Amino acid sequence: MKMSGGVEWGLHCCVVLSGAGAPVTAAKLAELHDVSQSYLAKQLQLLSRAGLVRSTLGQSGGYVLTRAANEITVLDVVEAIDGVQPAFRCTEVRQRGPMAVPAERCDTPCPIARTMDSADRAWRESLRRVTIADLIADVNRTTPPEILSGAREWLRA
Amino acid sequence: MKMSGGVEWGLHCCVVLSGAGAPVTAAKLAELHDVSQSYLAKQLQLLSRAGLVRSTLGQSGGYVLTRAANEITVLDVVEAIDGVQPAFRCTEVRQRGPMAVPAERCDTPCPIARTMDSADRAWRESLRRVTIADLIADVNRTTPPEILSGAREWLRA
DNA sequence: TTGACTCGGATAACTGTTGTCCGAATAGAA
DNA sequence: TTCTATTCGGACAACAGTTATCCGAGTCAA
Repeated sequence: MKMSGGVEWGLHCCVVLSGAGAPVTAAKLAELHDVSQSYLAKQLQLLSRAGLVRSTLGQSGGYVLTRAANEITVLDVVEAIDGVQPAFRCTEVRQRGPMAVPAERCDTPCPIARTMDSADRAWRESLRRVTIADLIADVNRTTPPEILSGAREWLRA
Repeated sequence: MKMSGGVEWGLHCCVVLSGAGAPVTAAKLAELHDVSQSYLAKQLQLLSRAGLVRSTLGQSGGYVLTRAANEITVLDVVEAIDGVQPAFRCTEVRQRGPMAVPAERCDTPCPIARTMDSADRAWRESLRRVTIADLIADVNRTTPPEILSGAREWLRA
């Protein structure tokens, strides 16, 4: 089981976008993080479709967050990029084979599916509790100040 | 993000194995669940490597659980088949690009990684709380009795 | 001793993710 | 108003991991 690597990039981008007042292009975000520009563009597209960022075209265009950082949860970003489908999907094996349970007797979901659903909800709930603002606060606390100001300056240029 | 489909099969097999007193072959388990025999064998191999089941060779051989059903958690099966690696893997993007943070200043994990780790722990904890015995109890409660006894009989034959 | 049956690891097909490219649309400058 | 440089957006390949399969080594029962 592996989550899309784009989630990490998307979160980093949200953190950066929140700090920059002006639109930031995909090219700049890619260079700052030293990742493939073309592929990062794809992730930004997904964020855009999900309504987390808004893109402005033309010169001096780029991406901007649509909401305040404390209004965007980590789960929002994860679901935008990695999708909302749970990792486990019940294939109803109990309805197959020589000892199949007839469909009309399967009104309640299989206990295995229930267990997985419950764990999935716990996971999402945990991600929902953390916002981009929380990440920023942590970054500001643990990153050397000269790098923070340097990055701000680098974005402006 | 998608978990291996073999997890579902593995859990069903554990439930069945717990009910059968004698070893059950991979072929019978595959037929009962109407899934590919060759591929199910692979999942059973993984369970065997993890020490959850023991295989006996030769005639009247097959698979048996090594522990009582209430001593095997759903997490045990998930980790045996799907692996123990967390879904998110931090690639340390903060150490890359023109504004890279030097490695010696990165003693604490990145806040994004911490958030993901926390969610992953919540997920695993949720799966750890449910045992095969719990699944069996639920199956016994929700499955028509004639099918339960029928399956037991079918396994014996 | 025989023999048939079992699991185990090595080997292909396939789906989904990763990565790349070029065209459509736009905002600003002339 | 026209033009141009620059932007994002969706369509197009390469790769990896999962899914599926086979045959050989080992083992127990007869």
